[in-house]
Amino acid sequence: MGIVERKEREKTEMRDRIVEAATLMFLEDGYEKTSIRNIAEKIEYSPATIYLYFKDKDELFFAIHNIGFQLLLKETEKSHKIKNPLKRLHDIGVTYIEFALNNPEYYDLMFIMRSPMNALKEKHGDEQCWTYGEAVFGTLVSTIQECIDQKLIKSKDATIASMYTWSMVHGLVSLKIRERFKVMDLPEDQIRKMLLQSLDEVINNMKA
Amino acid sequence: MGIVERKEREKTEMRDRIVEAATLMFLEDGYEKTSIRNIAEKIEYSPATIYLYFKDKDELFFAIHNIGFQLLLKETEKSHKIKNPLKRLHDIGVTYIEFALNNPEYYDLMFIMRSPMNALKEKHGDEQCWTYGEAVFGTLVSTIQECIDQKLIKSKDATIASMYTWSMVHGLVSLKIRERFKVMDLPEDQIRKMLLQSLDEVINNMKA
DNA sequence: TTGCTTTACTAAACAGTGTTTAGTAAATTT
DNA sequence: AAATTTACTAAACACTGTTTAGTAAAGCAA
Repeated sequence: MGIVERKEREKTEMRDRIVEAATLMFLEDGYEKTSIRNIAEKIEYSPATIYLYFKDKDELFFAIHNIGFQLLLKETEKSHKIKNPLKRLHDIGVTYIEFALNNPEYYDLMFIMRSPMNALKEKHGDEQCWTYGEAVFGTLVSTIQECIDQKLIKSKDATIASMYTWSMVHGLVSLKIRERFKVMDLPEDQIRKMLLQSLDEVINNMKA
Repeated sequence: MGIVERKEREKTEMRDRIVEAATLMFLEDGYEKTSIRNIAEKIEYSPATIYLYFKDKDELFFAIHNIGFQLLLKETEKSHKIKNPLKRLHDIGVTYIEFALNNPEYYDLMFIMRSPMNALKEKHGDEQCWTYGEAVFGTLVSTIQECIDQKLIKSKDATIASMYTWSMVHGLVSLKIRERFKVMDLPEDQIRKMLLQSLDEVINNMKA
């Protein structure tokens, strides 16, 4: 019986249509304006229908959050070809900063907003939910481990070093995205330069 | 005529009562649950009254945000007595991290949430609005400048170095507050230790 | 003291939000 | 053909920030 398979296909198709519409609205108008009602109107269904495919708004935004991680993972994978782990580390950093600056809405959802993390709370144990995030972080840890093995950096603990390199780039872009660099009273384009300059200097400081 | 003075006093008293009630609710129940209606009920006035003292919710939360900065400034001022600028830098970092971990709601409002920044947009030019933030950041910049002058760190640019040290500690605590360190799958108390350990290592890396 | 004006406040409405419930019409199975 | 399951929705619930129009009291001038 192909009916049950068609139904399944239709179910995922509908889910995807919702996520697609929500993503478009989110990227264009931001989180606040992307309401369940607006999404429903866009796909020409009633708001209640969305709740047949997603538990709540957080779960829907977790789906978008996940697509963001796929995009970031694809970007960081380009660094794989770089043999020198220190140069690769730098390249991952640049990729991360540029991803954040070019996709501020995605970045916000992935690393700043509370919404997708609320969804993650209930369904821990579910495979293929946090995997993309772990993959990106794993790339960072293994690259730093290579640096340690080759005695290229001072640090001895890859976890600690990963923690603060990630924190540093996240701090840079999140302060930018949430407009906290305004205290520094600098022009937009100079901030952008200084973010990359900061990355240079920190990695340089790490060198053995 | 003392009437106009009494009226002025009553006006600021009322404003303070609103901020006080809002702060208490915010710290206990979080931003989302601190609604204009709930605050109004707590102080036994109608919701519309709050709009006679604050332009909107953002402006009210900017007032709370400002109190947070006063608290942080008071904490960081304790580091002033430390003569060695590098040790002082480290102490400021520890203070910053501990402030964030002990007052996550305040920290969130001060450095992560959009709300207070929206309020800041309209009224630029207003004195005594962003001053506390500038004071805290100024302390960091001048401490780092001292480190450069005394050739204690490799960096030559105090602005850049301030940018990435701030970003690093902000990154650490904001990833913690917004629950992104869950990818690392580590127990709560160990995360806390690693935040301070990260600070140690980064400052060590900065040494000339 | 009376009359006018300003001040301080509020009830009610406006326009939205996420979410749930009860009910319907069509598709599918028996 | 009847029974059941599926997919969907109208309407309601309980909220949210904010505005408008109106009221009662306080302050001031004649």
